[in-house]
Amino acid sequence: MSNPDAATPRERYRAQVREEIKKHAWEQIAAAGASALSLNAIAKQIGMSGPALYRYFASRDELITELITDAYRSLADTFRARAAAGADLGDLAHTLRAWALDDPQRYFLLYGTPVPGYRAPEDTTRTAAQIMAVLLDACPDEEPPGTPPSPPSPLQSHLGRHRAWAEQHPAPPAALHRALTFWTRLHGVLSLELAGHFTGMGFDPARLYTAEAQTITGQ
Amino acid sequence: MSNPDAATPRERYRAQVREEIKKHAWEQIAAAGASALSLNAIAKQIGMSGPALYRYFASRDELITELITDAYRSLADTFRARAAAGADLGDLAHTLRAWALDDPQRYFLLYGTPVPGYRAPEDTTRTAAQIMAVLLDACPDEEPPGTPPSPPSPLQSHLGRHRAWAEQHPAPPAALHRALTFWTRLHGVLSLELAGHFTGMGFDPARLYTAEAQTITGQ
DNA sequence: TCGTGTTCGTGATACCTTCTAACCAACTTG
DNA sequence: CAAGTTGGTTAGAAGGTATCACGAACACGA
Repeated sequence: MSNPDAATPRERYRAQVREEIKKHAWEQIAAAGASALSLNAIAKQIGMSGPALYRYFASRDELITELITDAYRSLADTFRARAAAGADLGDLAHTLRAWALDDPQRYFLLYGTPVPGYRAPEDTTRTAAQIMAVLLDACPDEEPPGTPPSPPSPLQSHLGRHRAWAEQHPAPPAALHRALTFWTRLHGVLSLELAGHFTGMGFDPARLYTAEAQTITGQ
Repeated sequence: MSNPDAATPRERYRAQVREEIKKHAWEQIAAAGASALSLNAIAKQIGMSGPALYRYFASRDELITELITDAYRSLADTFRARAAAGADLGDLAHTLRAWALDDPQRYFLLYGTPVPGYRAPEDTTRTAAQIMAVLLDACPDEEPPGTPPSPPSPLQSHLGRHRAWAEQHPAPPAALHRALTFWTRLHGVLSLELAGHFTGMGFDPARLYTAEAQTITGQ
């Protein structure tokens, strides 16, 4: 995030303009998706003419990259805030859906079709890891009641041996499995819903979502 | 699909050129995604100059729409072929992953971030319904052994009452639920894997995928 | 076989886009 | 106050979609 109260007034002005550019960029993205983002149109809306924007963002890709990192931070912050308020996995599932429905194109910017040439900077991967850490923190230590005490599945022992993504976290293999499943199952329902694949099918996607969430939280 | 052996040689030639256009379009899409598809570049590759392509496709959107319907048909055909060969849900899960890995951008064209203004033609929604019908056919009549005979969940009774998408199919609510879960859970793992969200995490996405598939087939 | 009309391909053009280059004004700083 | 940095402009290159007008090739009925 650009520091709004920086030392020199020059930097303050610069941060302010950058923030206004990003504001209009988000409006365009929310309206027509990231692929329809036009630097020219943003410049016109602000009142500048075309190439002036390149004083603030080196390229269209750099602007989009910054929007992506901001979106990641937004999701991580809301997750952390909810977790700090004592949210469990079920609450976080609801939080995720609300965050996605609040701006579907922002969700697609993070978890939708990747831009072929795009390479995620180290910053965003670290934020993504923080999101997973919040999930791992929220995973209960014991299995849900009603689950027979079973030996770790082949997948869980695999996850226990290949846990580069949770190196900093002491979560047991079952928690790794549960956090991954939380992510993939909810993303499965959510992305298909946001993409409109359920429209016309008749049922309520929210019910399917909560049902999937319950398979993770253990009813 | 354009009919290659049509009546007049004029139509044969036309169908042939359309097919060649689509061939190069798929190459571009596989290389850099649908957003990077350029009619100009295709024309140059074929040896025609620019606007000539508009004799065969009214717009870039129309070309992409036809590619989407072709991709849907390809997936439906491979599903039907495997189902006719006696495939069960687990086999279909493996079929889906192979089809997606064969051309990730083709998968994203169907199930990735939607183009905001795009409206799916009736043709593709019907093909999508056929895919679901194959899944419903493959759903076993009885629950997997080990599942206690339970009353239908709230979601299942909801699906039983709102089944516009399976109007033609006599599947019970449990099968509707299972087919939807098949779709959403596998798409969840697959789309995140194809988008590269698992790279650097250390584990093998194929194991997570098969584990999720087993939660649907009942081990 | 000879018009005749449809179809196909072309170049020119309009209007977008991202992005670079050159130039000028304003501000910051020594 | 002089000098250097920064922000903004216009012009232009390169590439994209898409339309138009025109000429050539083809198909077909008389």
